[in-house]
Amino acid sequence: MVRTVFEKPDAIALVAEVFRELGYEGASMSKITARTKLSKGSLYHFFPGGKEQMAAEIMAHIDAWFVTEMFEPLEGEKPRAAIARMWETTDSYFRSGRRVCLIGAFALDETRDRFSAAIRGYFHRWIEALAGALLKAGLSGTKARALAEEAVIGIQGALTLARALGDETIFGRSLARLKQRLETALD
Amino acid sequence: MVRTVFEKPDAIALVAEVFRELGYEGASMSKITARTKLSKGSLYHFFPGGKEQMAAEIMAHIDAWFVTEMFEPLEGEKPRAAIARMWETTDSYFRSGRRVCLIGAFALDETRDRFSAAIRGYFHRWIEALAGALLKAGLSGTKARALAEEAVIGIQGALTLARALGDETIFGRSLARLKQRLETALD
DNA sequence: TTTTTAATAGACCGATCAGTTTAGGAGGTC
DNA sequence: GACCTCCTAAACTGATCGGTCTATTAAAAA
Repeated sequence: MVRTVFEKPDAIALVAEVFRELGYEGASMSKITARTKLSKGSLYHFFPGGKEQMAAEIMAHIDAWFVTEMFEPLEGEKPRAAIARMWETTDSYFRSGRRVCLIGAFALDETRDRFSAAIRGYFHRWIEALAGALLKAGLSGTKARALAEEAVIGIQGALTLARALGDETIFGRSLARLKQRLETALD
Repeated sequence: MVRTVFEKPDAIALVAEVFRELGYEGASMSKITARTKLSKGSLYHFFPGGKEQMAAEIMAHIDAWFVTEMFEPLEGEKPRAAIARMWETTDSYFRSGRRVCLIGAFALDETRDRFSAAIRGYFHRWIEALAGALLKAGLSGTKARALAEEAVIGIQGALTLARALGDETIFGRSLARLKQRLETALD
């Protein structure tokens, strides 16, 4: 019998993409097994708490990635460099608009109520970290916060529109515009 | 036997709210009957094509409403008045950020693939109508289009963030900012 | 009053749902 | 080789899924 052995981090990454594409409710266990090639037994072995545990761990994993790759740099001692890098990280992570934000998608239906703290925490920290970097880079508190909020809103909106219209260039244009907006404000 | 009689438009409106709150996949027929008080028999009487027909008719209904209340005025002879009214209409329709955009939510998972033309059509027309109004109000074609796209992206992003953070004021702030942005560009 | 029409109720159907369970496979340790 | 551990496979379970269908109700039409 030929079989592939997965480790849990592999499982997390694979299942994450299924949730991202199908949403929480649309991602039945059958669809998850079919798309990941992990069996039901394996999935429950790694995630004894079931589907909800999968989603929670995936979100924690995504959050941790953002903390390392984006939030902590923004909270660090080189705000301008971190802000510049944020755009690259954002473009890369969302595959230039071809990949939706799983946490944002979970926010839109009642899935939000299962994971409200995680969802809120992720977006709150993103805005706070960016606002903090803008503040350190020289903007007033009010201006920093408004721009941070505008940037994260623009990113989420661009992901939705890019997907709705089947046009990835929308995401690229929006990132460039938002980046320019922040740079102009910092000059 | 006491029973309530609904007409189809009532059914459309009620079912729409279930889809809006639960998404397409999360809105099982049982949940729809429980939340609308329409029986399964009634639902299939009005929508013999089943769940997919419901969603399609709901989307068509929403689109028709936007055409009447927003897109056609934007396409009409008083662009500035129509743009000003668009903000009020948007705030009102989305209940100041308390109500998600059903069509936007459907765009984020594979529900999009069932209704791609309707989803694309709705956002495309919104952007085109707004860009046309901005053009007629005096902006260059390039500027008009970029601002229209920015506005619709900002609205969708603000809806997502307001819901994710459980903070409706985000939506109000974003509308005010976008409105100001367009007015500044028109001066 | 009787008939027709539109809407409602809810039992029923086969398929699928999330989760449970048992058996087995493969590598590592002793 | 025997035992242990981790992972995999897939049958099974009761509940729920979307859809079908029959009977009923109430209002409108004849």
